Amino acid sequence: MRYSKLFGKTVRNAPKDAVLESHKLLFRAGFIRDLSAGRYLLTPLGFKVFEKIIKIIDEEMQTIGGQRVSSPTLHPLELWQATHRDVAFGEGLMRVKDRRGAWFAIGATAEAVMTEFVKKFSPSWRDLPFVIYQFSQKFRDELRARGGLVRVREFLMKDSYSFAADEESSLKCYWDHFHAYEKIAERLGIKVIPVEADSGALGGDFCHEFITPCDFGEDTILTCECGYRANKEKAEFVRENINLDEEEKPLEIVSQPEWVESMDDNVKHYNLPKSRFLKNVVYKTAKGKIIIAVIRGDLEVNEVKLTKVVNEGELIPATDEDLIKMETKPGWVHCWGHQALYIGDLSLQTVKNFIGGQKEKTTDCVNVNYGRDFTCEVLADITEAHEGYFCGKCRKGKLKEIRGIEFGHVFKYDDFYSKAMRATFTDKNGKEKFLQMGAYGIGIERAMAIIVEAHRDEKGIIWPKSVAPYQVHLVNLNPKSEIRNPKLNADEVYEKLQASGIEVLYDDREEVSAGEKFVDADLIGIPVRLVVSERNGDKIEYKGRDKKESELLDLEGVVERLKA
RNA sequence: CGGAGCGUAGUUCAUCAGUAGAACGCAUGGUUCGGGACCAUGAGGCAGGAGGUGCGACUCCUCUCGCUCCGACCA
Repeated sequence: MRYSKLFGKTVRNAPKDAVLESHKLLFRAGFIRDLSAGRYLLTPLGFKVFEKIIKIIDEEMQTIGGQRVSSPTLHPLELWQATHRDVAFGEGLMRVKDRRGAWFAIGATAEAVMTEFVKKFSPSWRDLPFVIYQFSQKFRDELRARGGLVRVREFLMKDSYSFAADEESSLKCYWDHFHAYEKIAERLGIKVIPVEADSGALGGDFCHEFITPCDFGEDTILTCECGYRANKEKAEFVRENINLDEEEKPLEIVSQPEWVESMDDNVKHYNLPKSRFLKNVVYKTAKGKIIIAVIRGDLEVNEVKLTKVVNEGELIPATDEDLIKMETKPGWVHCWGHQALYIGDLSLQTVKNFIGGQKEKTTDCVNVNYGRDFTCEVLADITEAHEGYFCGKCRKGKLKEIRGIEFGHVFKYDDFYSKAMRATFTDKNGKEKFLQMGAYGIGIERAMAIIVEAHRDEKGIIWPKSVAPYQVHLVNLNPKSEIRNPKLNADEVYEKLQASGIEVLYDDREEVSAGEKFVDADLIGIPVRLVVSERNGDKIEYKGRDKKESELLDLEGVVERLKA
């Protein structure tokens, strides 16, 4: 490709709002432009990288026996409703209506569609297991797009789905994907840490995220020396006993000044640590049902964990108006007695003689004991894990926090979808059984951002060979006349390299200074730069983008080096 | 959804009540010619949109749309 004809060009300034380096560099180097929040245009350069990423993923999917298919973007909404995924996704799932008034979900993921797909062939045990996958545009109305290509509202996703007869072969599909994802990350030149995670709105019971460490990442994972690695939304930890050796004292209502409302007020008033107090956090479901999470005062409720326990779709923090409707107000919520679903955290069992739980104008309770004085409908792990807590697995090591970006996600569903959608196969004995499923996804745009985050310097991008838009960036410093460099014609070098099967970006621009060409080459980040100039005579200057030194080679030497 | 902020030339930003300016980019001519070079000339803007207050609005006010950041917070 001649640079002079390439659509898109480099610019000096990145958008003022860009925060992530990947965003700035991809913009400045002319790979992407934004169309609206979270929706990006890809230039020919950007699309080249895109295609290479797709090809690598495609190859690895083929290696584990995946079969590529295609499916529509608009899904009949009933397919989503069958598993209540429409509720779980909430506003994140976009919808449209056709002229007949039929509602469609705009594909945010495709489990239901693929399950429906498989049903149409009445599978037998002989057909199982199998993996089908696709690359398709996904639409998610994220609360907030961010970080350039890191979180977008519309993106290309490789999503695959496995269908198996039993747990064992379903697990094999799962681990096949697990290892394929590690291989893909390696080929893309990025480091990933597989962590246990929550399956969120997608449902299912078991999953791993592949996280790339990055200070600006939006995911937080917790790791332990024992090897335990989990997303913050999943991480299990040990709740230390606070005072279980203390004797249970009789429940007492004591006077308390009106100003004592927040946890900090309590600490100030009683001069006791936060862990001795009861804390209530109020949420509501989309339908308006009030959920009260009761937790030890020093801990924080994790909304994802809570959402999963409640299992009634998205939870919204209650507003002051909601509290007024409950005839209470901030700081005055009771641990019992409200018209609400009470969910307690396991930490309620680590303290004797809690303080709080029934704040009134000038009184509150002390010596409140879980089980004796109140109980919640459900007692579960709804606490957010933090650095420094003891690991839930080995119970010895302390958890450490790392920030990162989610590169891919693998889910095992068992019969979550197949049961709800009555997707069955016939076993050896002619009996109908539910298909065991798994689903696996990688976002292509995000992968591109992660690669750039990992491969760059102050001058620009340094593409790994495997995904570089071109293999070499040929710079002609004397384009105007062959007279200036009679010994070597850059146009001919360009032709010959291409004839050798090498992908070349050829900077043939006239009227552009050498400096500008070098700056552009560094910014664009093609792994090898070749310079043809008068100074180099009949030799070609060969320089790796990540190297400081260059060397002079003849054309054969260059081709040999590139083919190696 | 809440909070903060921003919408002026293709881009980054000035102007902050008196009829719009720079840099980069773009076009043309010339000089340069191995690390975003220089000179000259030129094209390009109903100041996001609607309404209001002023003799007068990019500037102040209201609404609206769009964009960015923070929070999603413990009651």
